[in-house]
Order: sequence, then structure tokens, then C-alpha cells
Amino acid sequence: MADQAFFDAMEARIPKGQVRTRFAPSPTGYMHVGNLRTALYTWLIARSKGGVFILRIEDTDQGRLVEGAADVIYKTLAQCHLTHDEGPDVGGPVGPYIQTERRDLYGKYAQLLLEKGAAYRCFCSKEDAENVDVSDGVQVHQYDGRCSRLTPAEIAEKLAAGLPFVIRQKIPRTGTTTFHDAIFGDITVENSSLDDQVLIKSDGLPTYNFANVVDDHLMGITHVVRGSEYLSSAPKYNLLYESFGWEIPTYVHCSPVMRDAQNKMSKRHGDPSYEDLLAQGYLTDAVLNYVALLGWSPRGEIAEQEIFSLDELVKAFDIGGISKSPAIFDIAKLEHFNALYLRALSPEEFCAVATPYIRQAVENPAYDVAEIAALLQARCEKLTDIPEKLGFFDALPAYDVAYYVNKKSKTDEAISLAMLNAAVPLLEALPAWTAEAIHDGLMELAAKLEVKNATLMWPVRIAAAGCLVTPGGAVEICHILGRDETLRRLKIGQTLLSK
RNA sequence: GGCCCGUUGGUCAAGAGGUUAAGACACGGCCCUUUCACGGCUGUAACGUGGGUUCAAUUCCCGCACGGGUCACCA
Repeated sequence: MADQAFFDAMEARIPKGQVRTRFAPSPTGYMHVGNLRTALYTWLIARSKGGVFILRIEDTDQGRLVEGAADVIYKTLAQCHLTHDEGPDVGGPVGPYIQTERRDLYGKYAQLLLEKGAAYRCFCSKEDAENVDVSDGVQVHQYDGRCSRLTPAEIAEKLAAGLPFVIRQKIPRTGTTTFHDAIFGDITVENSSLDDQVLIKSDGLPTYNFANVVDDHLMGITHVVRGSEYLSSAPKYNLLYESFGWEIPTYVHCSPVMRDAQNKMSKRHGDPSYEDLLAQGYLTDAVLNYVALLGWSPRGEIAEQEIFSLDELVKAFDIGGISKSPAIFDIAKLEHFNALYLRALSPEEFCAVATPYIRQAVENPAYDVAEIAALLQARCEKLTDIPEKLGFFDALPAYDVAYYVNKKSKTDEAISLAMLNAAVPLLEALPAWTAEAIHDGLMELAAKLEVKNATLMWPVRIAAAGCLVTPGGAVEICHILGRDETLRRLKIGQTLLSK
């Protein structure tokens, strides 16, 4: 018999009068971009309504357990500042927060459903239960419900014989079910199109379909945020809530994040996960900001705003701004966001995040990392762009004299040689090797020679760096290189140009 | 295939029964400049389609096309 006292005690634990949302990933070992967005929206709904954000681990599929996967989830949420108020690691009033630790509880609620006549034991093997209808090569499963017609005597007999069974939801054969979704509105389906889905598997563990309903209710979840792939199961969940007599939460079904017009982002196709994006040189804040806008847009007077801190998102977020159609992930736009975030960092912060990448390319300890970082900050879109820009510091590349020819700067090989011939003695004689001194000295020289600044700067920069494109101009590069190295390189330039 | 959902420039998207149909990214051009970049200015580019309803439809309704989701003892 159902244990009424137990149910009453469970009901008594449920916090009332607050918005409660939950992020409920199954531990797969990495965070999809789509998952991250769901977590973000779920967190935002809670925070924007002064509510509670809960983390629940859905690990009922024993075949797919991944070692250490829960840690990835904790770590990602923490890195993204999506802090949870309740969860396996922090506890809370309605735990445990890991489904396998709630195992016994699902059985009790399934028993309750059995007694209410809203579920039944099914002794069919997986194969027997399959009523596969092949149309156009598509397999369609729908259980025919034969075990729902077993007599009590037959059930007792099979139970006594120790036959394994699952518990299935008993769906009405007629009528329709309507549910409401905050994004999609009212959706109505024929009950006859709904399958008598399995609630409790033969291993005794609940399916997702059952566990999420029971847990969402027992945890007092007010807004159920999940991917739109659950839209077609929602009517069955409604029926379950109704059978229990529970209040139906607000559903928020989010459309997927796509890699292109027809495929979801997926690890299998080589699409980046959150961890991958970090490894590719993107900043967490930029990823969050970009992902927030993939499928949600601000309305009203801030409709044009694109850059949002997490706090600003909390203030601006509303469920009504979530879009119904899938959004294609555009790495180019993420890059743009990332570039903006890199530039918004203080020089010290930027230097801190950039240093490892600078050191990949620049090993010479004589070169000032902070000074290099300062050049880079406005010139890279992601941190992994950095090393390739700095190759010339440690070793002057073998370059083509044609680099000295630049129409816009009005230089060619002969002019460049003249410029270097004038610049070398000047730099040699400079009293102090400061950026100001180099700059002023060269500018005065250009004035004295009656040439455009660029006419002098171009060959100096080419000789110093040996490449066409450099982070920063001649002055900055010479200063970082130091006087000796600069002069050594300019003399190499003179030699090259003299041939 | 059944059921459900969606469809504004290449991408993210705002928008409302009457607008020159925003903005951002990308792309092109120009300016600035000590290269590249940054910054500034500017340009190309969109309401899937056929029927209704209406004085008026991209906006509302229906069909179609296309795309997605789902139809597991996976979540």
C-alpha cells in the first residue's frame, strides 16, 4: 500500500512562494553549447525573479555513466558564475539531488499511480512490447497496452512467478490533452497519439520521463526549462501531473542551437563544447554573452544593446524574448564578441590571460611581456591568435627585400636604404632607449629629411621585424627589441638593401 | 509516414495590419594612420509560396513547400 505519511512528509518539504528553477543535465563529461545556454536561461529566470536555482544530476541511465562527469558540470557552472543555491555539492531542503540516490522514492510514487489506476505493470519483454510499424522505412513504436487489461489474478500470478516487469503510464485512449508553453503557447494533441510510456524500467530505475515529473514536483520547481525535443512528451507529463493531482509548472521549451540549417551542434560532428571554446582562446564572459543572444533578444529601450554583463542580463532577461526558431551558431560573431571583451579588459587583466600565449612564441626573457601584451590587446580576436603574431621577436625571419616597397608610405628599396642609413646613427646616438626618445628622434629625423613619417617608419619597421604585418609600429617594436638587437637588425636591412 | 513546431538579408535578430522593414556580425568602399588592427563614415543584401480576410498584409486565417523535433526499459 502507498505510504501516505511518506508522501505527506515529502510534500511538507517543498518550499512555497518562490520561483525555483533547475538545471538537470545528465553527466556526459562536457558541456554542449546548447546545454550551456539552457543552464544560462534557467539561471537567469531564477535570478531575474529573485528565485532559487537548483542543480540536479540526471544519471538514471546506467549504461551511459561517465567517470568524473559531474565535476565538469560543477566546474563549468562555477566558471560561468551560474551559481546554484541547491545541489548535490551544496545540499538543500529537497535532496538528494542525484537521481540514483532517489531511487526508492520513484518506486513509491509509481506504486501510488498503480493504485490510482493511472499506471500498470507490463510483463512484456522489450521485444514483445514492440509494435513496430514500418512506413517509408521509418520505425514507429507504440505499445498496444495489452498488459493494462490483465486481471488482478493474472497479475498476481506473474508476480508470484517472479517475472520481470516495467511500469507503464496508462494514457486515455480518447480525447485530447492541451498544455501551455511559455514560448510556444498552447499545444493540443490527440491522446491516441500518445504512447503508454515506461515509467519504471525493469532494473527498478525510473525513466527520465517519470523521474523529471516526480523530481520537479518534489523540488518545487516552478519553471521547467529544457530543450524543445521534450515538447512532444509534454502532454504525457501533463497527464502525469494530473494523475498525481499536482500543480503543473510553467514549461519553457527552448529551440536548439544549430551548427547549420539542418543539424544541431554536436560533439560528434566536431562542434566545439564550452571547454573547446575556452581552449580555442575565447573568454567565458564573451561566450556567455554571445550564447545569451543566440535565441534570446532584449526588448524595449535596450533592444539594441548587445553587450551584457551577467548582472545586466539578470535585469534585462524575460522569457518573452526567447525565440521559437532554432539559431545557427556563428563562430565569427563569437569572435567579434570575444574581441570586444578582450579590449574591455584592463591592461593587467589582459596581460595575465595573454602571457601564456605570448610565452608560446616569445621565449627570450629580455623582452617585456607586458609591453608586448599592450600591443596585442586591440589586435587579437582570440587568445590563440597571439603566438603567430610574435614569431619575429625571438628570431628575425628571412624576408624579401620587396617588403621595403610600399606605395602608400612612398618607399622603395633605394629610399629605404637611405632611411636606414639615416636612422642607424640616430638610434645609436640616442641618449636613452625609451619609446618616447625613439619616437621623437625618428619624427625629428623625418622632418629633417623632409619625408612623410611613414616613409621613414616603414623601412625601420620592416628591418626590425622582417615581416609585413606586425602588432604595433616601428617605435614599439624597436623599444621591445632593445637597442642592440634593433641596430643589429637594421644593419642587416642595410646590407640586404645594398646588394 | 503520423503528430507537433518553425520560416524577416549569408548569420543573429527588432518590428508592427499602413514603417524609407531597425541594429549587430560577415562582406565591399572611403577616411584616419607608422604596417596590420582599432576607431569613424558608408554601401550591397531580407519578410519561403499560393489563396483568402481587409481600403490596406511581411504582420491575421487556410493550403503548399522547405526545415526541425518526436514516435526507446536515452535523456
